[in-house]
Amino acid sequence: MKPRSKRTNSTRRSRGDSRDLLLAAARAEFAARGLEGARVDEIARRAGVNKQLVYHHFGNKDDLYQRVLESVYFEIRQRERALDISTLSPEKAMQRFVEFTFDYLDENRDFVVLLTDENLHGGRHLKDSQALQSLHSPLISVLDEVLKRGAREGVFRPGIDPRQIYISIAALGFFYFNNLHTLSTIFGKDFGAKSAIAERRQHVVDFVMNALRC
Amino acid sequence: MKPRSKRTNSTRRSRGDSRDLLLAAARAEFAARGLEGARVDEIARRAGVNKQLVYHHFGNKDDLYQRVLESVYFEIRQRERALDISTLSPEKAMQRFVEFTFDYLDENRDFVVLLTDENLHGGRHLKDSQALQSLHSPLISVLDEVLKRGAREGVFRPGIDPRQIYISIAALGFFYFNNLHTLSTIFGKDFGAKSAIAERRQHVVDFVMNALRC
Amino acid sequence: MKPRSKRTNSTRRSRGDSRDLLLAAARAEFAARGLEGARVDEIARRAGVNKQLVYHHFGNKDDLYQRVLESVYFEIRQRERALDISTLSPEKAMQRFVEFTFDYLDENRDFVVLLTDENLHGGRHLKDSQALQSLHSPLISVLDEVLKRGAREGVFRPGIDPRQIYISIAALGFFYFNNLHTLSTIFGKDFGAKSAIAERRQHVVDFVMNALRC
Amino acid sequence: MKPRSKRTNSTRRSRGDSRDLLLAAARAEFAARGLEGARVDEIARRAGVNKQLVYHHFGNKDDLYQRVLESVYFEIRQRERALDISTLSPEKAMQRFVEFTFDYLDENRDFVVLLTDENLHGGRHLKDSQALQSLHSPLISVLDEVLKRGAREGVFRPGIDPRQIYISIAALGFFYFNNLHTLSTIFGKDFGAKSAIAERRQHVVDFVMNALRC
DNA sequence: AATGAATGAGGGTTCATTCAT
DNA sequence: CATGAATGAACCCTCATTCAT
Repeated sequence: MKPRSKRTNSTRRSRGDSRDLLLAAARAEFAARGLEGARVDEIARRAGVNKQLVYHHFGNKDDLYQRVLESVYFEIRQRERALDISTLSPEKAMQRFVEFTFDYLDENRDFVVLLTDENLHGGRHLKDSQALQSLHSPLISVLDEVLKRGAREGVFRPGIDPRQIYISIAALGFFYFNNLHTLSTIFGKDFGAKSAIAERRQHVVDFVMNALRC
Repeated sequence: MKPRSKRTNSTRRSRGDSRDLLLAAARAEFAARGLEGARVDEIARRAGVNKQLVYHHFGNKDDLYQRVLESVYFEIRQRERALDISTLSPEKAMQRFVEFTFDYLDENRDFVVLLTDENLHGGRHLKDSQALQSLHSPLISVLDEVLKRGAREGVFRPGIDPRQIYISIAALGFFYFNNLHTLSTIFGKDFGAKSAIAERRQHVVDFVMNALRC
Repeated sequence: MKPRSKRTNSTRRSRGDSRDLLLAAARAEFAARGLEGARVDEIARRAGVNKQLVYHHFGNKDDLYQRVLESVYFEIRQRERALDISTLSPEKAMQRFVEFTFDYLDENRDFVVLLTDENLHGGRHLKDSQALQSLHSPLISVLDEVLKRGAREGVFRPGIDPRQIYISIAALGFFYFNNLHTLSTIFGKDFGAKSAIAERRQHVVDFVMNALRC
Repeated sequence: MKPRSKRTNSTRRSRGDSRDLLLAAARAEFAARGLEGARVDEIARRAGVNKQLVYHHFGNKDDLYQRVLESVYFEIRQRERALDISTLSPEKAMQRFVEFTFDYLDENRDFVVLLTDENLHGGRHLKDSQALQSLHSPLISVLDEVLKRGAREGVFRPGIDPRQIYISIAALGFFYFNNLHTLSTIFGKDFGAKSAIAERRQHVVDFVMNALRC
């Protein structure tokens, strides 16, 4: 009857496509409005598919949220794996890592928001995800090695816990991007501006490197 | 106990009481569930008053949220004002400030959550609050003075921006408490434990002091 | 304590004043929003008095509505009584009456709205008002006399029911003012404009006079 | 009876049914209680469907109201179109039109109430309805033609504005039915009775015809 | 007479989810 | 795989009215 509904082979969506569309749409929507604020209708609309497909593919909103979380984590781990700093000098290696972390957060604000939102909800989706349970950062051991090498070479202080450093380096960028709005309001300065971000980046690099050096 | 609560024969609450009860209840509820997740019913229940009083006293949920935000900000600014570090040596002063910040965040997880949630909403309540617009931290100028004194005395690096330092010091604690759940899950360690917090505190103090020293 | 609350004799409101203020405010509010749409808070605000006074003076919203209705009816009856047409020739008398009715409705849109609203509610306030039950229009008998005189003099058709005429004359203006919005929209012309009202007035006068004449 | 209502094995209503049920129920409820007084719950109950379907099909209460208004207007326009008076003599034609208008209002009190209520709200739904903006009455031009023909034939006065006549004819019935309650109370007579309506009908026909004739 | 606090009873609306096809 | 209809459970908010002073 409706001629439009008779799809040709070319226009027919290949299997699995709608799932990916939904995942991307959900990521955007959850990042924009949080778990509670996000609307299933809106996710479907963004993906350009029927709402029921959300339930078909993901069961429910919560599980979809978990899948989104997994995908952003996978992504950063992949990027971390691609970061090869073990061949650099300890100082160059650390500087590279600090810059990488800062830039990644800058370019992936979605990740920042989603992670924050997940913590607001007690981190239960992460805890429930078997896929993520074992997805350790490959960089902890690399960091450990670099820090030890730096200590041996006398450029870094000895006895630094790589996990604490990892957390601190993340913190210096994460907090900044996460609290951009309130910081800008309180200090009366647009911290979201390109130049302000560059300034912050330089500060973070200096701050960390100074803290590490003997 | 509270002299104000001395009730007359009637069961009537003295004026203003219910407003304060609601504000405290709202703070707890918003911290526990965020702006969207919080339930006006639940806030009234926690305060032990009729739900409609929320609207009588605060107009609506959003305005109540703003009032809560204002109250937590007032509180930290008051605490900051009470912190007298200008008489200490630069090193002692900075260490005291780092410890104060970390401990304050530890003891006031509500503040951490509320601030994060506010940023998730674009910081609009803060922006709309005239009361908060002008509530600058009194510590920026104190920090500036301490850093300059330290530089003059040759113990601190010169040219450090007090705002960047302020943000970094806050970040090192804030991020930790804010992401307690996911960090614990990812690293397979309970970062919420007393001992873990103490460890983190020591790390932060060392980290900052090392970064500042020449 | 509050010096402002100590009123001097001159600023103290004389007794009964607030009642009249409320009545006038209620009339305006009911005319603007109807019985359901009107807000007790708003009525008090318009009158510049405390809301509780509404209940003090009038018992409840419905009774206040009834008082308003009574007052507008009293007013029109008083105006009708002041209209002296019995000394005029039949034709002049009728023309004068038609003009009076049209102009009164034009100048008292409140009356039009309130009467319409009351009918939407089944006219129960009117029915319940003992004050209004016996407030017949003084003009019916005058009209009757004029029509009979006109018939005797051979200028008006005989046997016209004065009540039907009364209703028809009211209808020709009432409907116009009452349906001003929809008529203007449907006909694409602003029937609320001064000139349009003048046109209508002329039409109504001609229409009625032609209908009455032999 | 209704072929469309032929149900399949399931208890499911065929598509579009519930929408029509809601529209009919809404018309009745709005006519009975006005826009503000009408209850969405009650509309759903009358239609025998879930309340949320109102929002599914119509968006909100206001839009539903607009749809109802459109449907009653469509209906009367359809009836007007079906009224063929252009073949009759001018006098017969006008009498037929007056009777038609009076009878239509008598039989469709809903229409009277809804139109009145809409005007109480400033006619905004009508103004906002694109569907109604262009739904002119087909009778204005017919009336114009009949009046001119009558004038040419010497039976009607010349120069009568068809729109004013249209309004007047509507007014004579509309006001009567709209103010049935207060008129009955004031005059102490049941104007809603069959016989009273018949009397009024006769009066209106005579009144209009006399006004038109030379 | 006058006031601010307090309350009960809804009212419109939203939204995740399921149904039936 | 895809769709529109349908629903239950809340949720925020309003408002007439009463209380206590």
